[in-house]
Amino acid sequence: MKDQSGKKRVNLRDVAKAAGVSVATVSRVLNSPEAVTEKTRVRVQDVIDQLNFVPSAAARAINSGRTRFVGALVPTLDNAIFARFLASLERALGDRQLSLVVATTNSKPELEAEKAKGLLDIGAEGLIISGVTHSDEFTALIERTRVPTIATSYFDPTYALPTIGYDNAAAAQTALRHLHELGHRRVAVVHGPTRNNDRTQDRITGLTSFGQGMDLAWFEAPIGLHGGAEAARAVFTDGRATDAILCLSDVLAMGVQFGLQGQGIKVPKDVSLMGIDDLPGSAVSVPSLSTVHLPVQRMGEQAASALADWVEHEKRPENQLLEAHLIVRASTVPNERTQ
Amino acid sequence: MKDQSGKKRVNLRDVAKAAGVSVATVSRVLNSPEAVTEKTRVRVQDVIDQLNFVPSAAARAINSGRTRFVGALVPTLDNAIFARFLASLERALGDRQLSLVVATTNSKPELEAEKAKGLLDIGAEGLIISGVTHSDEFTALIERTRVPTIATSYFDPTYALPTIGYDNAAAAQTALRHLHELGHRRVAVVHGPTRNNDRTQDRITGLTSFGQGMDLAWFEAPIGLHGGAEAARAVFTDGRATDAILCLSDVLAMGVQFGLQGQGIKVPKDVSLMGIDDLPGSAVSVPSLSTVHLPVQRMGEQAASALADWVEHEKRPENQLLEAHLIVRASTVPNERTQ
DNA sequence: TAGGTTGATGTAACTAGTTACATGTGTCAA
DNA sequence: TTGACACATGTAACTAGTTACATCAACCTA
Repeated sequence: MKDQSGKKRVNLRDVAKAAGVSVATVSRVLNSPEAVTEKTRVRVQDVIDQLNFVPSAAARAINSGRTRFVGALVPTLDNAIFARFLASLERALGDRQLSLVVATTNSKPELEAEKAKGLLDIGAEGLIISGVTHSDEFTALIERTRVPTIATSYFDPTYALPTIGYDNAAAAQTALRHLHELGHRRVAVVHGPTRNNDRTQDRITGLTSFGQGMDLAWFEAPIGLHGGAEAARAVFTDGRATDAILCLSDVLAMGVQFGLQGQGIKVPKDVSLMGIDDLPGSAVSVPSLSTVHLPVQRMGEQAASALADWVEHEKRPENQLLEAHLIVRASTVPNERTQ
Repeated sequence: MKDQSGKKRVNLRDVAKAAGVSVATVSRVLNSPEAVTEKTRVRVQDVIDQLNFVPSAAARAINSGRTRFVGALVPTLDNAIFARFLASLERALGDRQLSLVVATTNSKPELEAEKAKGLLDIGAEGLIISGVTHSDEFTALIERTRVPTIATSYFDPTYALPTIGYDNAAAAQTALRHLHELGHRRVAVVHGPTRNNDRTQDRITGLTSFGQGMDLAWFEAPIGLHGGAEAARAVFTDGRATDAILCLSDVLAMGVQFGLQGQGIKVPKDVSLMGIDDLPGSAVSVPSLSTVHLPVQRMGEQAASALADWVEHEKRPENQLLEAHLIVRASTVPNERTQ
């Protein structure tokens, strides 16, 4: 009781029969046409066109052992930083004839394990994941299946899987150092959810250790312009004096900027503002946003070529540390008070 | 000369042999464990775990005829509107046990055809595309393979494929009508590239026909904050008086806002500003942005369920018109001059 | 105790391709 | 004319699963 609908799709045997040749010849017409006489090739091709024959990807895959696609698990698509990363990843994978299956995890470890299972079930040859904190179930799955998997947005050579990314603690410190050098001591830090997010956790840890002797106040907000705007209100409603606001992502910083604008607080006159990410829009906002550039495009390219090599030549990639660097724009100025 | 590496992956026959059962029993343990005795199930499962057996997705697919994934072709991931659409699409497909392969076309028809071919080659069961303007090569491919394909972000019941989307001309007119009702007559229209983009073309056509008697000036800019900011400069450098700026996407509008801010031009006091899209951030910007809400989330859900039905039950979906509606916020005010 | 029913398991034929090897044909040189 | 060789094509065995059908044992009933 296979296909109720009667007319099953035409296969290579149907074509062979209709063209009066063997299955091997049809296969050759498809894969090495130069090995077939002009005459038969044309005849077979005609039949293929007539019958609308489309070779089955699955049957091909079963022979080659290749499905030619990999999966990427990202927390969300709603943050431009991931969208940019995926865009770059997709392009670079495409150059290597690999397609990209996207799955979002909403930063939920159980969802991640489930989606990863789904990706492997449909035949993903490799995985790209974010960070190094994952559920036991997920870790066990990767170990058991031994599927090539690269952790990104994070650098940690001691991790069980290869990591390709930046040092989040250092990136955050770079930002805070900049503020410190400008004379800012009382800094409000606006960050996204820390739960299940080791990138954010690392940035916070980095700030905590660098910020000894500084006056850091912490504000958690959902990532997005809205979260940033809310946080801007929170920063100034508790009455505490603030020299600068450091946002652990550019989207939050832009949201904060809007929030401040709504309160009539001027950047950078009244308060300096920094982000981390360096989204393309950050150079355009008014005032333009000082930030720390995270090389997500290069990360996408590196991850793509590393994963492709691993998948195709069983070459486990090296860990790669990508440099994040400071970008000084108009949103940060020296602290007048301490001049 | 198949697998040079020697140790080929373990398959179901290996497991059967090691467990001392038949292949059918192993298959049953995997797919209908209730049909197998507790004792043999445990034994087989043990062997599976021991040997790290992972069933081949391709072999499964060859039998079921299902690969359980579909492809989406979008112009870019760098515009939040597509990222949001894909996020919603991915979630809704996931509910139906389908995965999503993402391919970006950069609005290049040749790339679209090539990527579509790639998606079908790896076994995509269906496709989601943007708009109704496509290369002949692409159209021929869809026709030949008869792969379920839905065109989105566009509504046109006369199109060869089912369309699920909004009326782009009407959406643009909704925006312009709002400006007109506020007394604005001299309107600068900032739009993205029209080449190979029927959504933008339709919006422009809609504006042209509605805007008879109004004074419309056209500015093309690459989509993004940067493009918007540049356009804002262009609008006011040619010396022409302008009551309002209508941007055919919210990202452009936000960019325009930054551009105006840089020139010291105030929204909405000096000029009214509108977008189209209704991105989540548009409500947060200062001033908050009047716009036309495009229901991309619902579009994702509808497209997902329609495509799933088509793929699974060969039920070709109906065309669906999704309503776009006006959102009035702070960036548009009545024209003082005409009061 | 024979016959029927149920439930678990095995055998082998499927799915749709690729490909090693066998075969056949034609050309050319000896 | 015959053998050598190249080249095109065919046969059948692979790839790794699923599943219809056959088999067999255990249990229950008559």
